[in-house]
Amino acid sequence: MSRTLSRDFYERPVVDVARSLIGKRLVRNLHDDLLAGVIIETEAYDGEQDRACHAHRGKTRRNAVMYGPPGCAYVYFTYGLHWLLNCVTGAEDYPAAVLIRAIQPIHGLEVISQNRAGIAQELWCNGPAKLTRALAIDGTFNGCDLCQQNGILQITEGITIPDDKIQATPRIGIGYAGEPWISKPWRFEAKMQLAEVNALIE
DNA sequence: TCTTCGATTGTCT
DNA sequence: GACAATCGAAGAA
Repeated sequence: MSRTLSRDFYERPVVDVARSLIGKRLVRNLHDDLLAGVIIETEAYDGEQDRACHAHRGKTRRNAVMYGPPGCAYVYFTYGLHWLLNCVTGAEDYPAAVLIRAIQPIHGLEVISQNRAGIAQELWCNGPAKLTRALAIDGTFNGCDLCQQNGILQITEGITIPDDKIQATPRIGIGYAGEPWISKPWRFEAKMQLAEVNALIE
């Protein structure tokens, strides 16, 4: 298996981390099964001044993990039924995180298909709450360390996606935040056909 | 304690 | 394209 990303990777400005997470592998150790996918879409949320960030009103019990060390998972519950996965970035005590919005499943497809029963394969993990369902990630992962080799959840080196294939656009679903936050191009997406992504995966 | 609403998804029209 | 589902966090009272 490829190398687990070190804490240094996450201890950088959140927008840089969000961009460089594209192409990395999200790996989930589930009992005897290994589930994995290549990250193809992320969003950055940057500190208390960012009105779209959960930390914009200061530290609360919900967002406390964002104030912790980088390289940890921030998992929260929303809309009464969805879990969303983020990774904490930047220095400790600075609340910033990257939302993982979509992955391309590459390993453990049988288990993933069970978790996403009755749904077409291309729709298994193409949304932030879809991939948590597919990889069986819930609130018990909040605060877990993503830098642990063989941990239950980690992010490892993946494939190299050419710069010109990574598109930056405004973030989704944050209309309440107002400008300039709505227009910040802090959503990153690999603009490639899935076949091209698959071709890069050994 | 009460009210509002969300970093979404799936279904129905 | 519109909207219900569903519940806990956060803010107001």
